[in-house]
Amino acid sequence: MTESPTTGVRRTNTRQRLFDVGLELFARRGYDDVTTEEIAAAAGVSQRTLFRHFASKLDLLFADADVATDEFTELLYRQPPGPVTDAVLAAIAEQQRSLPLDETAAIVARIVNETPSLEEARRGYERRFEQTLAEWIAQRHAVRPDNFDVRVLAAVLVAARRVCVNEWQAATGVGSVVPLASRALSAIDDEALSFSPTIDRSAPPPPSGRAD
Amino acid sequence: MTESPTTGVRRTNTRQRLFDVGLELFARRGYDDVTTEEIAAAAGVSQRTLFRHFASKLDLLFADADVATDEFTELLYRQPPGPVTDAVLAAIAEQQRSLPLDETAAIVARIVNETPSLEEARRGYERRFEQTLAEWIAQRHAVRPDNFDVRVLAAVLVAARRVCVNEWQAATGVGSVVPLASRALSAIDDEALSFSPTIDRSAPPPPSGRAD
DNA sequence: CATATTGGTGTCAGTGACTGACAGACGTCA
DNA sequence: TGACGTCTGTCAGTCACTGACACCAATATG
Repeated sequence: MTESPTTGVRRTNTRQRLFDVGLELFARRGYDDVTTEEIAAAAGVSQRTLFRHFASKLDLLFADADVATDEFTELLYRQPPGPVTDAVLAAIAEQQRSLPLDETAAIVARIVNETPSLEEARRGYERRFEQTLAEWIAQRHAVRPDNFDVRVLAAVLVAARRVCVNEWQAATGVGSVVPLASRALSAIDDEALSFSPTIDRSAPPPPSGRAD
Repeated sequence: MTESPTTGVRRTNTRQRLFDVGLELFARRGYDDVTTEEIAAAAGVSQRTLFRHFASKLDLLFADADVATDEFTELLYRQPPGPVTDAVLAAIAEQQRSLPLDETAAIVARIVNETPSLEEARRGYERRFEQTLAEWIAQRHAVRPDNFDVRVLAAVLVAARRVCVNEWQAATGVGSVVPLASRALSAIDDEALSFSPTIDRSAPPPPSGRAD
């Protein structure tokens, strides 16, 4: 999931430096007004090297969010059995405890919120998270991840979480996300879903998972 | 919302021709393998003209979806009072009736589904729809569109709708979306939300709506 | 100790989306 | 006819991103 420090001390350093420098420039002058060449130069490397560490300019900005997502997923898998929404809420609460005030995340959030195109891009990045969540839900209910109900629930949970985090960060991160999340999740009734094989499909396609 | 045919016969023609040609090329060779210059040339105009009609290559692909979204919004506003989920389901059903088989939408769906980056981009495009939905919900409940509960509900509804449409289109558009939507919406309990002023905000900022 | 291998890097040339500026073509209307 | 607005082409430019090749340092191997 993350990087394996096989030999790479330099690698990690360069990557981290690029991230730090990039974030600072974005924060100061706005995402759109900073070129990848500038970031690379400020980090003392070539532009080509930047793109060896990050697949895109967006990837650089969201590198940290990706890590947080992985962490959140781990917390989910550690939750005891019970309703999905309860487990999600518990995981949110635990993550909040582990990083009560994440400077970096707050900066990224501010940058994203002041650039509409980034708000859109973030939604695109949610796709991976949604897939991960679907796998987790599917395991809990012992069904396949491409089950319709599973995908609905995953999509809906991710959307609700986004709004909560947004609201929380818009309030400059004061207080806790947990009350917000609790309120938002109350609108989601995962026990109303049956998680039985999708309707309109009398015969599920034998062992071939549809590509998503 | 849409375009006003002030003088534009040429304008509309060119735009439509660009869209048709573009879609055909995308369908045949894939979104990424078609350049905007090719589309323009195939439509008999310059690349610059293409970008005068469409803000981006993505905009060209999603031009039709945008229209469908506007139409859907209109249907929503015509629904009788009652739970939000009921109104959404009714609007989905009505739209399905009005365009039981939309060739163009099906082609776009196929193009999007075979290009992962487009699936992400589509989520970005949902932002506008979500905002529209939030305004509609806010009006129904006589609260402000930036109300937390409103935004949660809007986000969750848009997410659920996406999964339904995806599932429906993945089944090559057979049958109706309505059963899927009905099932998905059963997981959303909008009456669990109070729509009272957001918690953690004792004093709402007087008349200045926060930019979203 | 010499040599092969590997990983991080720089350089360079290129593609493709998108933009600003300017000018020409065309229709409309006074 | 002439002013005006709209649609358009051309051209030069920016910027994200990529492939190919070479370089250098550290490590492994003889």
